[in-house]
Amino acid sequence: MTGEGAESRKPDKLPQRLLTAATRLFAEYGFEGTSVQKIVEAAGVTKGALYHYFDSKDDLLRDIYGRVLRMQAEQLEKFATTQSPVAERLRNAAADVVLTSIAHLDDTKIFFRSMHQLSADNQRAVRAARRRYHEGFRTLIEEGQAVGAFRTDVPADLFVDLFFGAVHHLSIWYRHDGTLSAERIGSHFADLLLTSLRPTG
Amino acid sequence: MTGEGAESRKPDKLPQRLLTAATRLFAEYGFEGTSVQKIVEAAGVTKGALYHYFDSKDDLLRDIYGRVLRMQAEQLEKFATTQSPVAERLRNAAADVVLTSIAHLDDTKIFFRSMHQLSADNQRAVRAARRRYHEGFRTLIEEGQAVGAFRTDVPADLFVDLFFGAVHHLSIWYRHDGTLSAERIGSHFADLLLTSLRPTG
Amino acid sequence: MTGEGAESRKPDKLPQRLLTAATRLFAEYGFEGTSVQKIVEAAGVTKGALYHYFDSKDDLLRDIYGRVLRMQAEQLEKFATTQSPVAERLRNAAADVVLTSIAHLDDTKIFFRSMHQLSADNQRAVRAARRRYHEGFRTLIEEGQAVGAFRTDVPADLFVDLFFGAVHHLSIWYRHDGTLSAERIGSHFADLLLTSLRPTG
Amino acid sequence: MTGEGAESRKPDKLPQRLLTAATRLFAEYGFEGTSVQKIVEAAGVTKGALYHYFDSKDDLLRDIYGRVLRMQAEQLEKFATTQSPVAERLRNAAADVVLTSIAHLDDTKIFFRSMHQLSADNQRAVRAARRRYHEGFRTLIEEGQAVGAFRTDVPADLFVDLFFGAVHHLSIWYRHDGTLSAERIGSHFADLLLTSLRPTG
DNA sequence: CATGAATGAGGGTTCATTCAT
DNA sequence: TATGAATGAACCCTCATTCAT
Repeated sequence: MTGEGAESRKPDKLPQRLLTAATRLFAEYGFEGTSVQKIVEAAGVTKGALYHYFDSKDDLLRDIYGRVLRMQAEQLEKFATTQSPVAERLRNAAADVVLTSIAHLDDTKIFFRSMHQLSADNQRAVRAARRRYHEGFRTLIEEGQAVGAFRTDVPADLFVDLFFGAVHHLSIWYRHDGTLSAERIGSHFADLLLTSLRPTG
Repeated sequence: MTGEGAESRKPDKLPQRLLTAATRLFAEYGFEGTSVQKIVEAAGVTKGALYHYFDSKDDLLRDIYGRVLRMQAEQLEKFATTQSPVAERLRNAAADVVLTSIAHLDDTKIFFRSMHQLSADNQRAVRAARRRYHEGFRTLIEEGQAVGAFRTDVPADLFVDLFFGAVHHLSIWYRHDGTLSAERIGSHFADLLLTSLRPTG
Repeated sequence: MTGEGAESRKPDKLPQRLLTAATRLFAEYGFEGTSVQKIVEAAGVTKGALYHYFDSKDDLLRDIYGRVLRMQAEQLEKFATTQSPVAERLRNAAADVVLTSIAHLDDTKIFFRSMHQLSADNQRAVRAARRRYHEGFRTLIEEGQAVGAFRTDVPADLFVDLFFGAVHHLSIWYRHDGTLSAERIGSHFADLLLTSLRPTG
Repeated sequence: MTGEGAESRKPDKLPQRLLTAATRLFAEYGFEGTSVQKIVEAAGVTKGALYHYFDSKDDLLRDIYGRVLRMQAEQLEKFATTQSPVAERLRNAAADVVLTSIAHLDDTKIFFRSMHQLSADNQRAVRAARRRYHEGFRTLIEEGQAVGAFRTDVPADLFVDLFFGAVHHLSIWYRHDGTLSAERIGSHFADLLLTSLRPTG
């Protein structure tokens, strides 16, 4: 419909444009540091237009979280359910998490920084989804522990927290103009995770 | 340090009490989510008193960052400059980072979540101090790589980012009433860091 | 009343449906407390439809007032112009006012509560019509005073104000599920009016 | 009350000034028709000053209702508890209600027109206070009925509703520059009430 | 006839900060 | 040293109304 060719002005429908603008601004200035006025200016409309599509500023954030959670679940599904050995599945999934997190760095930033701005209900929902997501990884690790591929003297949970801590942290230090490509970081992180999982002695 | 007169009446001097209250509230509700009114109420004084000691709300945050950075530097100094082998020094320093971060969980929370609320100048200063702190760890790792104690096929920076990402993340998932003690987590994290640093066959 | 074509599809024509919805909502939430959005939702259409038939939200209110005033005038005409003695005519008219006001309680509520929302012009017009209406009653009373049926030591106006004050107040305290029927209240109120009009010894 | 002499600027403390301004504006334009901006302009301050003393716009209204209810209760107490015969006590109380309602015509206007703007809780409280107040009058009437001074074929409640309806209505038609003095109206209304209460044949 | 996206003005409220005391 | 009244700017949100379709 848009054809991304010559006609430039309205590449997206307004709700999408508003979400895009909000995502960028929330990532840069934080949720509370971003006024609705700034968002609508970035989208080139007035406040009324935003409130025509979204119930509130919180609603925007909710939608962003929903989008991220959906994407995370889809990606995990894709990598965790192949037929490869568990170590390989985990490595691929982990590398992909890094890649995807860097590809959507603004989402990643928002995800970890703005959770507490959600309503109590939405926070619960997001936490639950997040937990399921983490459990997807933990299950892989426990599977590897069960078959003797991974060490068992460290709780699987700790590996998950360690790894996702590192992923989260990407949104703080990663620069798109840096020297390390997303692929290399993903590869290294996945490698370090697998290394640290190797059975002891 | 101030010592002027007989320090007596209150359990803490007022500036200290205000900083303590602010720290707790910033950690719980975020910087923007905490009003000056709430801080002075928590400290049992009125706004005028706060503005007598601090130039602005930002000034409070700056002081909190200053306190944290000072403590981090001191702790690192303590563990990095012993005579032990580099692996042991790194392990001890890493474990201590975890312990200290958990002991001052509110500080840790604020540190990573509120950086962007600082003025540009203060942000630069904090980032510089943080970089020096990280470089202290990187130097240890590079020292280990130089003497063949650590693998060299992964940039030292990545280990640092991975580890501090995990430490940062602690402030999100760690619960004081959880099943894992701070010591065990510190030990495990340090162990995993060292394991992943082991030279590859 | 309009008759243009075959009136069929909807139980009521749209303008009528909108007025009905507006009346109910204005009575329940007040004019300012009722958004145009709520009205069109209640009528099952969209805003464009309302603005096709009505110039503005105020226009709706004007129409409601017009409808009420027309009805009041008609009812008064009906009861005041019979051939009965003046006391009986007044009693009947008064009882009917109560009955009609209760039958259209929403109208009554709106009538007294929302006058000041009308434009200055419309307010003037409504007040004038209202004055004519009251004068109809006052004329009856003065007629009774002239023929010696009613006391003359109290200005006729005061009886009118007293009585219509009571009628107005109905919209505040009357409950359709209460113990007193509209008929009994009308009968009592008319009775009390007549009693208080009885010539003093 | 203000002294309207030389010293003009600040005859009252700010909270009182704000309440006075709000009362006048609410009476003239209604609660919803009066913006906070208008109130503070009338009081010669800024919004922040208002919110320093009042929690919300509703809080202003609550205070106004509180003031009115307190005054009503005091006045009733004063007139209902004397040693005179019940008819005289009722007459005096009724005449005073009219006088007081006219003296505080803005309060009277607001009282009846803005009840539904209060929070559910406050509404309940106001209604309860109002009911107690009405019951004070009803009790007088029932006392008169019990001793044979008043007719019994009409429920006491109806007299109360009739009378207070008329009082309420005062706020709609009474003009301070009109021909009837408040005293005469009070006297007449009280007289009509007593007349209509006289035992039948 | 009717839709619904979008406007623009204004609503109530919060809050960091100042300043006379 | 500390108070608390008051400011002023910004905030999120609502809503009557318009207009291209």
